[in-house]
Amino acid sequence: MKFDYDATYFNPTDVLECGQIFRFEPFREGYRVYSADKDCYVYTDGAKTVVESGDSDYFYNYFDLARDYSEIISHARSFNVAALNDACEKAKGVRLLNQNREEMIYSFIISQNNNIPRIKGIISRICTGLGQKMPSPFGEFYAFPTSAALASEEPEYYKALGAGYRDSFISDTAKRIRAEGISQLENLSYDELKKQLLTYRGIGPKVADCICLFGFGKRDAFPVDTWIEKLYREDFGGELTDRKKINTYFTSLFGEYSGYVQQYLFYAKRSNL
DNA sequence: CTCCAGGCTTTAG
DNA sequence: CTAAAGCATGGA
Repeated sequence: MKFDYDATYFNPTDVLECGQIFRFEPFREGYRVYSADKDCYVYTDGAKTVVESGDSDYFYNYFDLARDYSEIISHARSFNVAALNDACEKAKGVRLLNQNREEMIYSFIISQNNNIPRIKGIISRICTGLGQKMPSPFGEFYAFPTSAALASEEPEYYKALGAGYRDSFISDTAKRIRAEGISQLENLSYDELKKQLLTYRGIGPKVADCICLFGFGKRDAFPVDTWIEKLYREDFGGELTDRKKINTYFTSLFGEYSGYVQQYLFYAKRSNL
């Protein structure tokens, strides 16, 4: 029900504020974190980070605790890129979460051309409206809705929750997943999975990369958004403007470490660490 | 007022 | 194929 871990490469603030998750909030001495229909309480004293939950196996995997992040940091430093070395130093407490697949699909559809505080609000209202109420030692909460629940509402519902023009993207995708499931998306390579995700209305290259990276563990994905574009220009001296080419530039440079590197860079840049 | 936010779909050329 | 318009919303 409770386990602790060396805090050097597991800092709750870094993990939660780096932009990969939209459902968490300050709680007691740390944070309350929600994933699908589960929740946990995570906090640190600076030396050890503690996770308390009713499902330790789930959150052990969720926080990617089987992976050695000291190896990832040292590999990232081996690229000898100044901006990346700087990001590694400031953001070394980041870990890549293994999140719920369907939750990632809807969350990142909502994220497009949007800002993180507003994304959080929209997702929170969707959970309250359509999610199942769950008991927890830390207090009741609402689960992320199933695709069936999401498919039961029309675009107007999501519009009313502030989703804007993404309203039909949510309901269309929910209806498709309710009908098809997502099992056909499992056990695919990154390239194959991305190709499949691009067939959903509302999922483009960047959103697909985020879903691959955060929902399906495809660490060779490198999402390129407005912050990465800015960083590419300012810190890598890049001249390309086409996001697809910028994506290729980074993935061919960082290979299997692309996803980790992307998070270190994104977090350090966006949070101005 | 304009500009921007973890961009995408649609339409025009 | 690439380029650009249009898109909801809210904060700076």
